[in-house]
Amino acid sequence: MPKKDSPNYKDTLNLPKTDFPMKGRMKEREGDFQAEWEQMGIYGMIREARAGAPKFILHDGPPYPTGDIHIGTGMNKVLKDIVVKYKSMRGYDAPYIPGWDCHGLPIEYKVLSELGEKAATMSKADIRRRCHEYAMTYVERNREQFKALGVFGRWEDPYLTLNSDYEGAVIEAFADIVEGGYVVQALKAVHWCFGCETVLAEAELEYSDEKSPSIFVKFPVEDDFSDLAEETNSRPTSLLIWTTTPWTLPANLAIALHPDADYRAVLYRDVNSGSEEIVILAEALVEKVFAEVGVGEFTRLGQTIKGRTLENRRYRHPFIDRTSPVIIARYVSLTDGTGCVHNAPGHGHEDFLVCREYGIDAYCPVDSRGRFTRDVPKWQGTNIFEADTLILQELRNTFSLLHSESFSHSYPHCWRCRQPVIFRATRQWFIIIDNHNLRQRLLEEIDKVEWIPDWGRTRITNMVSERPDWCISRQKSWGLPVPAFYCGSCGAPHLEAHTVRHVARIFREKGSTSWFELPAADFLPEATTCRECGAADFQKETDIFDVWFESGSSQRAVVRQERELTWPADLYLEGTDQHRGWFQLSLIVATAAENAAPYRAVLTHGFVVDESGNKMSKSLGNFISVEDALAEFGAEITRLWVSSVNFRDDISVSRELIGKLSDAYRRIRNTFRYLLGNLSDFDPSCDGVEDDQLLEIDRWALAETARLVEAVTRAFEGYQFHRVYHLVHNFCVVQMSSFYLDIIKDRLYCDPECSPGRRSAQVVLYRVLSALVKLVAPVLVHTAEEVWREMPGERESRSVHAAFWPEVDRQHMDDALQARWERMIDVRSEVLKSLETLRASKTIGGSLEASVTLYTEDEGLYEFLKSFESDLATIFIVSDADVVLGTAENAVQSEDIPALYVRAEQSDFSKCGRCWNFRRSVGSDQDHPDICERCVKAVDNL
RNA sequence: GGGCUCGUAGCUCAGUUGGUCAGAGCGCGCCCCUGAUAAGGGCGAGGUCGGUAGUUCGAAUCUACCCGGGCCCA
Repeated sequence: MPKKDSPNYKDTLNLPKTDFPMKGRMKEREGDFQAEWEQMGIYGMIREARAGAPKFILHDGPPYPTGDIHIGTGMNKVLKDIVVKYKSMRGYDAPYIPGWDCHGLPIEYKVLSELGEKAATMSKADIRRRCHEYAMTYVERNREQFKALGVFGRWEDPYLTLNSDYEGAVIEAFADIVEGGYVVQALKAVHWCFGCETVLAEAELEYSDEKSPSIFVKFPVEDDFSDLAEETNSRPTSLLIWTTTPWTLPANLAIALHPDADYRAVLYRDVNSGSEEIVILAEALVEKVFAEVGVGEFTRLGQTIKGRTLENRRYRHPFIDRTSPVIIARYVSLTDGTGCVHNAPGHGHEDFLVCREYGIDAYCPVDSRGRFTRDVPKWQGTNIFEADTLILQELRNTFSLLHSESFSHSYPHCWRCRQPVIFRATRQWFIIIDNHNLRQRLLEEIDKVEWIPDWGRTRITNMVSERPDWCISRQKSWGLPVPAFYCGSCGAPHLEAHTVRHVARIFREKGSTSWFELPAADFLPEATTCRECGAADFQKETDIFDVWFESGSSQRAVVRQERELTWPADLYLEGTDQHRGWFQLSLIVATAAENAAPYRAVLTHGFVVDESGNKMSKSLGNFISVEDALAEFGAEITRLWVSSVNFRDDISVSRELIGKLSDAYRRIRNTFRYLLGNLSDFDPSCDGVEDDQLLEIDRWALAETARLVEAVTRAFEGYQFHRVYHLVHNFCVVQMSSFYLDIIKDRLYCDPECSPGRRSAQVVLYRVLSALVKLVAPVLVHTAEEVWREMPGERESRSVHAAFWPEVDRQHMDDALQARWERMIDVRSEVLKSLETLRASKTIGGSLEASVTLYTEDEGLYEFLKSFESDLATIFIVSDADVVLGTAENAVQSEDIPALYVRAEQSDFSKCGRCWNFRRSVGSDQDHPDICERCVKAVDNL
């Protein structure tokens, strides 16, 4: 505070001045920026600015249009946007066409639940129209939220898998695959949801714990087993099986044994029948099984015999009048159960495969709604899971049940209706992965792709190596019809590439709903006849495609079909679950149809989990939606959060964690504000200073900035955005705020406005600002734009997002200079410690009240310190700093630099009323008795 | 149960091929400034690098096993 009767010198200083508000209130103002962008057509403007430049194609994986967008989906979109904005600034023409996966069970399920009973009275076409409406409603909502995150793209014309041109392209891809000979219709045991009445793909299953009955059941032998033990001729003898699915027992058509395992007949007293009986099981499991079923006394009989010896001997079903064979299978486990495996080929994948080798049918007495058919008259119409108890009772009645208990295990459930799914043998369309060496070619393509992180390659390689054939058909309404036909007279399926292409043309014109409205003849080329019987009358297939086939065809329907894109895409960027999903299925479609992978590189991120690292779900109450994040934090903070985490691992999120980023945001924002404030009177076009006129510390700041640009660029190139965040934040805090900006205050504020020293600092500030605003632009999209508008001088483009990425300023990179200043900073840190001691003893408050003397007997150090000469006081922000070769008794030895002794004391001089330095010269000027010599000159020049 | 993967201070992250590697920023505590002021500056406390056992002269860094989390599958 100036003394009462002294002039107020504050007005003679060049203090920061700016309209750039300290508080961003970005949450409220983001909308305004976005509205302006919309008005100027920012996306088109950027594209225009890069017209003719090399392309960078990031192909968007289509999310489902549903209600609340998971914060993870938001994160994914922001990551893509950061990439696209960065690549655009780097000079690429980087189009971004967002898309939505509009068909599929999730939507149909919701629509059907909303319709309730009414659905049964509606036609497929009508249900599809409702689904279409539903999808579009959410596309609309999702679009607004993605845009609100500050994501640029072709939002007004996204790709939708329900568009007829998209549909046509999918069918054309399918035609190629049919032509390639990969598509086959086959009876197979598939995952079946009887709630949704459809087959489900692996990707549509969710595993969770389920309680099932665990039962040991006796199947009486029919043939002679006396080579095991003679007693089998005289006593009731059974094969003992273990199962957790009693409802599959009516479909039992075989019992599988391991060829090399030893089997044994064991005598025990059955508590139910009260008689002595014999069961046959694997020798290795005898003790374990009898312990489990609670029978303490038992006797091993006869001798053990290898499983393969028992092949084809017959046994009787315990409650159905039929006999079936013992078969041999390598998959039989000797860790669980009895070593005798109940086989229901219609209800198990492995069962199905092994039974097929024995010519045993995939018998499936369960209908699409999970009820027993007339083949099981006793329980016809009963739901299979409800029938479990009835079957158990039947087993007890026939004395066939040795033991039962409840058993908890992981079991697959439908991802939509959450009900447990079953295996059911049905006729389905498959893409056969091993036809024409497809699997091998997939693996070769995988090898050519860059996977980031690189373990993605291992992951998808393992998956593709072992994946089963792809079941592409579904028995639902909301999807793309499988364009196959059946002969009206002989029933033979008709699927040929040229008829498929014919259908594609019609879909492009009329959309796929036409399939459900028009007769088969309208979709077939003239004169099509059945290849089997020559008839010309056909029926349409009622199955639709697995939605994954549609999204897997996006590389054809979008990357190939959109004129502004080029095939293959440069980058796919999705969560790591897509190694099984979109990455893999796109690869299969593209490789089967076009013989190449659809992407050059695949970048994956982890999953968003809660603070304690646990899965995020609505039921756990730790769920955060994009809407939540936008409402609570706004896009800018949310984006900064996205950029701050290493997304290759799982990402913890909570409101608290996102909230913490607002501190960092404010820090970065204030750094910008300070830079702008000190450039209010600066015109870069005429206030420049020659490089060789710059002060040393200013050159140091430029060197640091050059290093920053280099490091940030490297981080962006490696998609390591969290490094960008840390680099920028650290730069603002460490290099700028606490060091450089603090030190140059005196020069900026107190030196005459146009003095070389002040301009030197401003040149640096301007260059720092120009670089920094671009470095943060891909992340802090709104703030960067706000800064851009406030910057002095001409701008290279109307929006920062259309500007070019800063070049690394090699000219100012100077390792020697940086090393020299790094050493100086260490010295400074020691000085600051000494000042802290003075402060603690109330000798000084502000550091300018102090005077510092550095002592050393180390000549090297002395020369080093001496080389900074008069700058030392400025660097330490004290009023006086001297260097002495020697020691002094009241100097304190530095801990970190033992050769250094520091003496800090209160200055002997008076405080200058203008620059606040303590100077001998204060009082020497008559006109300005309160200020120092330097300030007198400055004031007089005004 | 299998494949892939993660586990460094309260938080977010650095830690090249094993040898000043136990770091940074934030947050926190205390202090200063009041000419970046719902700002700015300084000092300080904080971790047996998930655990255990090995390899090694020496491991956060290599190996094995275990614990906990995630994705995908069975």
